[in-house]
Amino acid sequence: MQPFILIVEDEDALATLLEYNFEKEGYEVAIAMDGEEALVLAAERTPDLILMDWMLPKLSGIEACRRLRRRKETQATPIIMLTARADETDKITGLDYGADDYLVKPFSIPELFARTRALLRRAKPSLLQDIIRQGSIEIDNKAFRVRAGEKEVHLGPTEFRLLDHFMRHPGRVFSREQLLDAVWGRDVYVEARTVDVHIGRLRKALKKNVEIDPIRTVRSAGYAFETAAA
Amino acid sequence: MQPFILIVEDEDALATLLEYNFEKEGYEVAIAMDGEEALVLAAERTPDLILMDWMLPKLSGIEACRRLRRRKETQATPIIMLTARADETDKITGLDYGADDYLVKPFSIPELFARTRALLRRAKPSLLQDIIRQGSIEIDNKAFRVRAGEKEVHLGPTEFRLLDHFMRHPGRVFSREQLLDAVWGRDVYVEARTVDVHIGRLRKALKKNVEIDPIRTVRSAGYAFETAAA
DNA sequence: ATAAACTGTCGCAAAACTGTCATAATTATG
DNA sequence: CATAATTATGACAGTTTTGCGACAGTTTAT
Repeated sequence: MQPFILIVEDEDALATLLEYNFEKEGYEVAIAMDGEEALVLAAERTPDLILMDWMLPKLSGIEACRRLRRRKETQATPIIMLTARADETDKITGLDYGADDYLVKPFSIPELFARTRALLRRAKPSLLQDIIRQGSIEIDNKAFRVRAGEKEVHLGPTEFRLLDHFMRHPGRVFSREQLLDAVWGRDVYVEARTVDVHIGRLRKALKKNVEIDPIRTVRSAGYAFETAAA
Repeated sequence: MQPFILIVEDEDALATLLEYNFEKEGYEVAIAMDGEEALVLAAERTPDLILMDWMLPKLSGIEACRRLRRRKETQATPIIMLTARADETDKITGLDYGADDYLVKPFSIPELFARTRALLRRAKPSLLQDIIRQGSIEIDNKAFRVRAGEKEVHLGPTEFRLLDHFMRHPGRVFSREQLLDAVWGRDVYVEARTVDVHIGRLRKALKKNVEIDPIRTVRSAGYAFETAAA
């Protein structure tokens, strides 16, 4: 899955520029125009990283930052602050508002990427990892390949994304609805039972190579991916 | 194989920026935060080129440079010095500390790349080789020739650039849009499906000599170049 | 100027993939 | 053990995506 970044920026031009660049780089992006909206969006879906302007209408970046830190979900979420003037940086570096890094405008996009990657690497290495291994199964996001045991497994796009999602969150149980959200995407109307079918297809494709079924059915709850540790 | 670059820089922001850019350019990168660490890392794996800050904690860049020159493995390794102020350059150019080139901060990334390439071309031309081989296919950028198996293959300019791009990033899947960006060039308005046609032409041209099709179609994602490693 | 080579688009056919349903199989529960 | 609930799976029709021949407009070579 692609890293999900929340951009909090009231200046329209900059917000659009950032959105464009991050999407091009393969991130998923949401934009909030002020601090309040940021809190709402962050609550809807926990971002993997937050990019926040220091000066914001309604709720300043500092305050938004504080509140995000109070919530359990966003307690450890990396936050990069954007400040307009260099003399503000003292305040950020000096007082700890909970930001993990900051950039002074104007900044270069590559540098922003570099910092973003650095923070994500620290906080969520799996998001940047292209190859994930669990037991005898290996999924490569860069090359879009899956290996199980020795041979290569061919998966359709949906099964691929499904397996990818599972392998990034091993052990965790997902309801059909959660899987639809994560794998099919939000706002897609698809029958919940359809998940069963794709789980079945994924199992069948994997079974050709590996004897053990890595997907555990959790009755009346959903499915989970388990490494051999049964 | 990709050139391996050792970056010795104590300023975090700059180190990250450099790492990001070099990795993106296809280099392998290691980072040392001070002179001592640099010596250790260079001993572990001999770099193809070293990028070193002039001012460093523990062991200055000059001293680190000297010691590297004393070792057999790194005796001829190109070193680029980074200096903060212009007036330091006299010392570097005047006295010979063994650096091969230097750059005054702030410098532009493209210029750094240019110098890097220049030094690598001199020291290790094979790393910048214009001839790339993958399996039974060989592409020569300098001479604009392609061989597959025994015979030579004639490709149109677009197919040539396409194959070149693929062979520089074997295994990786590129979307049609990415290919348009990389092969046709940015801001060129061309239908995405046109990529299919050229992929087809490239395949046909290669098929005349090699039975195996090195280009893999990844449904709903794009195409990738694969060596015979099935 | 003419021929040859190359490009980008279209459109149709083939292939791959999807979602849904009906039915079988499995698992809880009293 | 019978019944209800839940999940597995084969079949299938509909959709999406890709392969590729055809073609007209451009560029390049002679």
